[in-house]
Amino acid sequence: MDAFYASAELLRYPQLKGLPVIIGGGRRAEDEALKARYGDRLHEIPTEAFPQLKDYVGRGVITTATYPARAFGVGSAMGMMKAAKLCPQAILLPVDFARYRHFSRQFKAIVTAMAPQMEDRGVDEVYIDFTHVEGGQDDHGRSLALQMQAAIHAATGLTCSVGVAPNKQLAKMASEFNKPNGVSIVLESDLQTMIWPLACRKINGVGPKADAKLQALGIQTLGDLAAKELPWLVENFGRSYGAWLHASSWGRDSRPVVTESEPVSMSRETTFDRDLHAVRDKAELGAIFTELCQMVAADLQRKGYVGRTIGIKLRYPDFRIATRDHSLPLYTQDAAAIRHAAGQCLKRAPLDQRLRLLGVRVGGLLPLEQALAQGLVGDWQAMRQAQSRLGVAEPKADPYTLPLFDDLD
DNA sequence: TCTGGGGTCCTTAGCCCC
DNA sequence: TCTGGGGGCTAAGGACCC
Repeated sequence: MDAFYASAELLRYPQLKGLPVIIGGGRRAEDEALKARYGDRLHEIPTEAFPQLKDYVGRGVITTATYPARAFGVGSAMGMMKAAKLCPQAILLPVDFARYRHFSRQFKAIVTAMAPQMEDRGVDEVYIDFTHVEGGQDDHGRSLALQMQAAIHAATGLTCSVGVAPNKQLAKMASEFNKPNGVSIVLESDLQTMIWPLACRKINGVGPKADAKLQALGIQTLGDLAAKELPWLVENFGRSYGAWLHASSWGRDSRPVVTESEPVSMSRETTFDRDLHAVRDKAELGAIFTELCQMVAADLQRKGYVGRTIGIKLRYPDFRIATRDHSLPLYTQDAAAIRHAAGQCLKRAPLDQRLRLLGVRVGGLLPLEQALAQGLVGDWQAMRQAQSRLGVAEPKADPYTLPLFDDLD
């Protein structure tokens, strides 16, 4: 469901249909003010009352854009400031994840009602196994795909594009053929005519790095890739990735549709309005750090998970990233325990430069009940009380890794 | 005034242990 | 005793995706 967010916003503000609209940024205030002023008559808000991209100040990127906006050359992941130059008159709407999650749930409920074998790939994307669905093979799946589109549109007002193919890799490529509201069928026999002319970048799993390397080796299309021998690809891309590239170019993908999965990690991160210095902005950083830990802890508690690998992520002004992590002997979802372990990680990270972003992650997740049943959850509060009672001091940080945000410990 | 946030998976390297 | 695999685990980085 490409441009899912944009479609959802156009349902709320139909007067913006046909106009360039950008979803992104973080400024909710203007949006809330408009909603407060017009109440439930949002469709009556005059277009000139909406904030415009040229008035945006900040460091955000575009989440999505309507097709009229894309005509100006703006699109997902582009910096807002750059987009403002290309299309200053574009109307700017804030991201409203709660609204998109609502539509996402509706969309997935309709899909699973019609075809229970569904793999969740994010808010606006799923893989569906048509194999055992009644009528799923009629007209190579087109009939069922059209029924699903109609049902989704009737319930949500949203459009979506569908690709039907023998496997997930081909289906993903097929879904791109007919946006935003089409159905495309790709059969095994269509490989040479429909898949091989495509750029390698169209494979789900070939990003900018792999694409640049492929191009440097003279490989532009999937046909070029398919023409290469497997040993040559393995030599140039490694055993795993080389073999995967070869299989993908030949339309081979044996991954099943996975209907259930457990999360592996949860994280919270934030890019600062301005780059912060570990010494000069220590108080501010410390407060943000603690808040990130509290947010991750709240996420874990709300979703019923504990984790034992606590990590931090730093991004410097030059966009280099440093991560540090530490595995605890027992699992936790306690904000103070996370804050403490993350603080220890921070002491091992280079803090001689300003920071652009700070993040906190908890990995090695286990469902809380499972960890409790196995006696793997640490009583962090009791441990802290014991430590303070016994007067156990934290080890002093060495002066070369200072400064730290430890004022809040 | 470039470049978000929340994820997954893979690779490499060091270490321990068998 | 020495050497040579491994497998498992942790840590760090990186590519990629929505």
